[in-house]
This record gives sequence, C-alpha cells and structure tokens, in this order.
Amino acid sequence: MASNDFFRKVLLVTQLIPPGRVTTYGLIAKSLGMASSARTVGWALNQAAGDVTVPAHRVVNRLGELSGKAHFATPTLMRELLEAEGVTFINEAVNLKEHLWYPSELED
DNA sequence: CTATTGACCTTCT
DNA sequence: GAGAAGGCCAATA
Repeated sequence: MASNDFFRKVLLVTQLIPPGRVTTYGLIAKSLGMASSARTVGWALNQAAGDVTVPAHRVVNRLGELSGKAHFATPTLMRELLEAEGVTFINEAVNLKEHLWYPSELED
C-alpha cells in the first residue's frame, strides 16, 4: 500500500453515508480533491468489498446505476440492500433525485 | 520493471 | 447538443 490517504478518505466517507442515501464516485473523489480520480474511488471500495464497515452498496456511479453490483456477493444484493434501506429505484438506477447524498452534507 | 485493466469522470472536438 | 479522447491511482499479469 502506497498512498492510503486517498483510500482512507474514500472508505471513511463511505462509512459516513446515511442510510437510505447514496453518493457517487465523482462526488467523493471531488470532495477529496481528486475530481478526475473517480476510478481510484472504485478501487478503494473494491478493497472494502466484503467489509461490513464499508457499505459500498451505497456508492453508485454518476447515473445512479449499480455499477459494482457484479462485485458483490450476488448481483442483486446491492439493490436488495438499498431497497431495504428505503431507497427508490428507477428501473436499474437509483433515484438520485431523492437519495443523492453529498459528502459535505454530513448534517443529515 | 513495464504494460494492461479497472466499481469512473471531466473536458475537448 | 452529441461523440471521442484523456486522465488519474492502484492492482494484477
């Protein structure tokens, strides 16, 4: 592990995502100061895959699509978890209009 | 050690 | 407004 700083923040923010709320890679990356390094954010979650302390299922792409569902235990697990938290879905994408969460809005 | 791929996004043409 | 290319960081081969 080289620069855990970025990873650390990503995992941290992911843990700070409130239930029933979802965020995107770009927002996290940008919030950490790396707007163009959204890919690395995915890698951070990849390391956190299987880690109960990091709800990676609350992190989706900019379109709200469950891009990482294939990396979960089951392709449907991600959607199941989000639905269980009260997140509404539009076909295969999350209703960002209702559940989009910003790393800056740690208030609620 | 170099090259390629990967849970993506931004910007130029 | 739509399409294509580039970029960034890390891991795997």
